[in-house]
Amino acid sequence: MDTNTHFGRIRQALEEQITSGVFPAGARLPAERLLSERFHTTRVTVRGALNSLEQDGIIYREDRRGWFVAPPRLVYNPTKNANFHQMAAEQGYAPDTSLIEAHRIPSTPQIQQMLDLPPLTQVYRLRRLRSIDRRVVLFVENYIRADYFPDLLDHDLSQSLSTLYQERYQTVYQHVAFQLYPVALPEQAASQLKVTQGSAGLLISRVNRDQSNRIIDCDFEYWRHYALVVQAETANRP
Amino acid sequence: MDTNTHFGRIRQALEEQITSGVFPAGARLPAERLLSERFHTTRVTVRGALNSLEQDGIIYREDRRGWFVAPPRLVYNPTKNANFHQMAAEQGYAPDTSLIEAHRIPSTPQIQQMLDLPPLTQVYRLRRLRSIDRRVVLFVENYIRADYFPDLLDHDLSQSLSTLYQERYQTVYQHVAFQLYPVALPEQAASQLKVTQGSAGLLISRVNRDQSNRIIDCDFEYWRHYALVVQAETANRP
DNA sequence: AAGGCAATCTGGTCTATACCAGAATGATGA
DNA sequence: TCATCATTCTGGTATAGACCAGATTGCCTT
Repeated sequence: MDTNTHFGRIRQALEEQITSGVFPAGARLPAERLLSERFHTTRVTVRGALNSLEQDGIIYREDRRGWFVAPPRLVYNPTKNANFHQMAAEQGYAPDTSLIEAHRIPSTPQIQQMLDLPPLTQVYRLRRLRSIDRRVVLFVENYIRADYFPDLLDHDLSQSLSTLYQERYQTVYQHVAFQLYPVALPEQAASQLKVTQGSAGLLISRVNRDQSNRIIDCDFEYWRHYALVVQAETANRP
Repeated sequence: MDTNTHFGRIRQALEEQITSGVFPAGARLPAERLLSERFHTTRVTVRGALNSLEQDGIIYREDRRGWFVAPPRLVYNPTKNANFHQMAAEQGYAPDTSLIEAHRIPSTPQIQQMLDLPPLTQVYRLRRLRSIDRRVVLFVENYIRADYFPDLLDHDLSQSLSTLYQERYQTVYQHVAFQLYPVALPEQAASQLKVTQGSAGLLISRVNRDQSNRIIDCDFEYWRHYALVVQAETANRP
């Protein structure tokens, strides 16, 4: 790290205090105003250093609440169809899902295309917020073919969908097509994740098929960018 | 987008001009000082809006050269072992690789672990810079088992490694384990990619095996975060 | 004990300005 | 013709304030 600039020195000092355990994972950093006094500089410069640490996934912010030390990243393996709860639990985290809304709505052109549906078809839309160790890390929208899952909305939707599919509908995820790309979080995702609109995130969209190779649902997962590392192991097909 | 703030209005105005084609892909935006005059604000605020657009992959910067409109993202599919040149060419880009350095060096503990090598083993280290349409998008370090590829350094290393392996050593990539995570670009990658140290990037590290399931090399790919979308389609294994 | 409200804390946005350092350019001299 | 160097352009870093708005807290009332 470049320690010739004020910026770099602040960054390094904070980084050392974090890795050395002065500020453990989850801890809150001193307020920006306090840091700027300590380092004999201004808030603008301190914020520059904090932003840089945030990009690196070392710290994260909660809108108007403060800066916190980021926990280790969750390992996300899209080739194992692990559900969120199972995945988090296996890695020693305490996962939680809260349902924001669940409706049966007319499908939009975008969703029709992704699910390969004709117009005027109904789908369920779920919006859910997921956390590990009480830290919100993921806002996810699911769009589900209504005709395949009658009365879906009557069940407990804060559990994993794959579990629900399996236990109530004899349906399992068998095949998934996914896309992943870095984005600035859009308004709704940002406010749900309690971060500033426009801050960095990872968008993972998936289209899921069942054991009969029917497309059953798709989702848009907005992750806090520091929250995960994507890992996969694949045999190549010649 | 929130248009109640100066920040938001500038962002939106620029975004419209870009999507409407006033500034086509690859074009350079007006200088920050000029923009701040046009929008009757200060450079600080303009930079806020530019940073936000950058996070979204809509524009990118080159250190002390200016801001440019980002081209469409390259689609990267890790499950098809496409090499960089083939992948870019298939999508209509003009790819290029320049070799920065190539040495035979003693392996480090980290590399020994990744390649499953005993200590005191030699590896080749390649550092290469890759561009599409003359825009630098990827800095990559390869670590290659020296014992499997005698005289590797005598060949043309600005081509794709997989082509070289296949034509000269009767070796093909058969299996790959990869990890992908958002990072702030470290010093060397940032300077090679001509971006500011600490700006957002994507690190993809891979461990590759050949047709006999031997680990043959690993690499660390530092991508400009706006440059790609990762896409894969996988059948799940129950 | 519970609810509501006001003070205070936090980061978010913004103005106005200054100087630094690398990149690009064009004139100049060998 | 070609290398060199000063000028000018660019973004990068920094100072020193200011006000806004959501989150938190604790007191005060009922």
